[in-house]
Amino acid sequence: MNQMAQIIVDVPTMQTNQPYTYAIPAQLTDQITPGMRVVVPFGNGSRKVQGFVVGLSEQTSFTGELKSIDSVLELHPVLNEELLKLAQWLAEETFAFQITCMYTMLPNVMRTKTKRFLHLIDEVDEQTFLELFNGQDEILFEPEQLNQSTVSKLLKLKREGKVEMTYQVSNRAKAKTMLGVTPKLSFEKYEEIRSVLPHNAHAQNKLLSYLQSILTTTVKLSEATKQSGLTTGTFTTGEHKGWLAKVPVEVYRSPNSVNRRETVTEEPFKLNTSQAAAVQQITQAVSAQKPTTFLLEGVTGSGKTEVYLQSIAHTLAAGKTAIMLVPEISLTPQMVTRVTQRFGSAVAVLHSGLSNGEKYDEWRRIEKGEAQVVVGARSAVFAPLKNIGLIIMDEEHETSYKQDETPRYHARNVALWRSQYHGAPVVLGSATPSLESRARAQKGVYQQLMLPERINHQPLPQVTVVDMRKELKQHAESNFSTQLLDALTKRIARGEQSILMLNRRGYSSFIMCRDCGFVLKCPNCDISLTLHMDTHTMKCHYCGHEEPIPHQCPNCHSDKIRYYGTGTQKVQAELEQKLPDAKVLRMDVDTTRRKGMHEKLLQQFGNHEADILLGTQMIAKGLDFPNVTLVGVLNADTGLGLPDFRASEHTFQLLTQVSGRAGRADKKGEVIVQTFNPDHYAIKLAQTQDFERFFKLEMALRHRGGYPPYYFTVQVLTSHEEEAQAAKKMLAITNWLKQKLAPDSIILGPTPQAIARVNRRYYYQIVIKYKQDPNLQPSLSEMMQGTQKLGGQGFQISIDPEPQHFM
DNA sequence: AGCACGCCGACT
DNA sequence: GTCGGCGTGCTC
Repeated sequence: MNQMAQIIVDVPTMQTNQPYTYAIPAQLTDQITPGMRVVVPFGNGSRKVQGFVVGLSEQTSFTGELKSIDSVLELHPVLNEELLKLAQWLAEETFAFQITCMYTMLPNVMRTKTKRFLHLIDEVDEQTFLELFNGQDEILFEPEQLNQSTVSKLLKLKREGKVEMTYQVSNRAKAKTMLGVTPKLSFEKYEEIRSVLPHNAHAQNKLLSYLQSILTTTVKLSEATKQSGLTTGTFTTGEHKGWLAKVPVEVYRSPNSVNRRETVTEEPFKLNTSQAAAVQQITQAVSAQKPTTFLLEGVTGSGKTEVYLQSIAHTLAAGKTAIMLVPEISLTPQMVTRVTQRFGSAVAVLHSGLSNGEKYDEWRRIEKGEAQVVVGARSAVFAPLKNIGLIIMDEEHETSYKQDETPRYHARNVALWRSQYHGAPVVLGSATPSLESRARAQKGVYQQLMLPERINHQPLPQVTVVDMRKELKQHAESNFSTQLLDALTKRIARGEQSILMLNRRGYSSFIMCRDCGFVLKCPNCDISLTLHMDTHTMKCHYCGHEEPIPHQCPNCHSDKIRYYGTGTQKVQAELEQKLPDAKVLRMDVDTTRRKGMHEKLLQQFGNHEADILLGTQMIAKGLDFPNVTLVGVLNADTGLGLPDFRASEHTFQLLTQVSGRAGRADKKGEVIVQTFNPDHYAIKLAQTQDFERFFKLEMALRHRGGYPPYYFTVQVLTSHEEEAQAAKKMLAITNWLKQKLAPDSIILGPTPQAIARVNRRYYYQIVIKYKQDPNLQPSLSEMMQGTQKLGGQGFQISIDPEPQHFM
C-alpha cells in the first residue's frame, strides 16, 4: 500500500525544483495517482499550494516529519505517464523548472492562485476591529491592495496570535454546465400518472410521453424543449410534481461547434505521382510504427496540405491519432475549415483566439479521446492524445515554433521526442526548410520527400527585382518604384488585386531632429520610440512605454523634428496620394491588435472590398486569394543589414513565401521585389525559388563562420540594474564555464545585448558554440543552481538553448 | 513565492 | 530598552 506521494509543488525556484514527499491521508489512499493535481501545505506557515503528483511510494529517505496532502483537485490525472516524462525531459533540456513545464503543457485554467484569508480568533478593541476588519471576523488578505500601515498592523496581530491565516486554492478548471432534465420515475409509474390526469392537461400529457421516451438519460433543457415542443414552464411543473429532476450537465464551450461538421463533406483530392509517393512512404511508417522523421520539401502550391490530410486519414483508419502543427499565423478559418470538412468532429483546434474556458474544453475533448486529430500552433504539440500515430509540422522553418519565454522549447524537438515515445513518424513540411533540418536530411538522419511540381502545372510567378539605388537617382524619395506603380495601376484597371509587403525586420519609424540629430528614446530601454499615428503617441515596443509626439526637439528646441523610417502608415499615406482611386487595406500589428481583426481584414480583402492589401510579414503566410495577381515587396533587404547570421535565411524564406501568393489560380502572377541589394544571393536565388542552390551557398558560409548547423549553440544571459554588475557577473560565469567545457567548445563574449538596456535593466550575454560536449548540460545546471542565491542581489540569469537570434 | 528568524537603526 | 526595517535561508 502506497502511503506517500512525491509531489512537484507550484513554487518556481531552483531550490524547490524537486519532488517533495507527502503522506497520503487514509480517505484519499485509493484516489491519488501520478499526474493528479493536489493541494498541499508548504513551507513554514504551511500555506497551501498546488502540486502535481509525480510518484507514489511506501517509503522515503526524508527524515523529517511529513505533511499530508490537503485535497485533490480532480478525480482523474491531468498528466498521463507520457506527459510526466516529457515534462521532466523538457525541464532538463530547457533549464526550466519542472512546474513551469507542467503548466506549459496544460490549459491556463489549471494554473491557480492561492487566496489568503485572515480570521479573527481573539478579542481586539473595537477601533481596530472596525478599522482593519471592517466589522467582519474574516477578510481577504491581499497586501498589494492594502496600504502599508494596514498590512503591518495585520501582521502584528498575526504574530500576537490574535489572527489566524488560512489559505484557499481555488480551482478555475471548471466545466461549464447547463440545466438538464432527467426523468425520476419508471415507464409504468408515468403511465399510472397519465391515467389520473385531467383530460384537458394536454401539455402535461405530452411531457409524460416525452419523459418516457428519454428514460434514464439526461437531456439539456434547451434541447428538451425543442424536442418535445413544450415550454420550460411545463418542465418546471413536472419538477414540482416530482416527475423529473433538473440537474446541471457538463457542456463544451466549443466556439466552432456550430460550424463543426458532424459529417465529412470534403472528398480527398486525387494525388499526383510525387504526392502519392510521399503519402505512401509516410503511411508505411505509420503502419510499421517507425519513428522516422520525414522532411517534405515542396514549392508553394505543390500540394503539401493534401499529403498531410491523406496521411492523417490513413492514421485515423489505423485507429491512431494525429497532431498537425501549423504556425499561429496560418491558423486561419480557411485552413481550419479545410481540416474539419475532411475529418468532421474528430478534429480539435487549439489556437490563441480561444478563451481560457474554450481552450480547456477543447483540451478535455482531446483528453477524453473524443477528438483524434489536433490542429494547432506551437503548444498543441503537448496535446494529451493517446496512441499517437503521426505528427505533422507544417512550415517547419517558422521561428514561432520556438517559444521565446521559459521554457524555451522548440516544438520540433518536442515532436521528435513524442515520435520516439509513440513509435510515430514526424513529417516536417516546408518549401524552404530550416538549414538545420535540410542538413539532417542530407546526412540521412531525416528522410527527404520531394514534391517538385506545382499541383496545376502553373509556372512559378515571374519575379522582377528592382534596383532601388537607381530608382532613387531618377526621382525624389519614394517607397514606390515606377515599375511597381505601373503594375499596381494596371491591376486596378483590370479589377485584379495586389498585395504589398513591407519588411519590418530591423526597421522602425523613429523620430529625429534635423538640426541636432537628437533621437527620442525610451526612458527605460536603450531603444528609440516608434511613432504611432493612430493613437498619436510614441511607443516603446519593448516595455510598452508611451508618450506624446514632441513638436519641438527636447534637446535643442528646434521645431525641425521629423519622422524617419518607413512604417505601413506612412506607405499607406503615400499610396493614397499616388493612387487616389485605389482602396487600400492596411494590416499590421496596430490594425490587428483587437481580437478577430486579422480574420476580418482578410475576409474583406477576399470579398474584394479593397484593391490593395498592405501589410508586414504576417501577410506572407499561407493566404490564398485567387484574384491576387501582383505581389510587391517594398523593401526586401532591411533584414539583411542585421548582425544576425540567419538574416539571409530569413530573407530567402520570406521572399519565397510571399512570391507564392501571386497567381495561384488561373491568372498569371507577377512579383516585384524592390531592394538596395539586387545582387545579394538570398534575393537572386529567391527570384527563381532555387532552395537547393541557396542551401549549398548558405551552408558553405555557415561552415566558414562556424555557425549552426555546424555547431549547436546556447545563449547565457545575465542582467542587473547596474551595467557594471551585469558585465562583471557575466565575465565571472564565462571564466568558470571555460574550465568546465570541452576544449573544442567555443565561448563568444561576454558582450552587451544589441539592446543593452530593457526595462531599466542591463543585459550581457555569452554564446557557447559546441559540437559535442557532455559537460555542457551538467555545467549549465550547476551554474543555475549556484547563481540562484544571487537572485536576491538583483541578478537575473537565463539560458536559451538554440536561440533564434543572438545579437 | 512567502514565511520566519535574526541582526541593526530610530523611536517612546 | 522595543519596534520594525529587510537580508538570509528553508520549504516534504
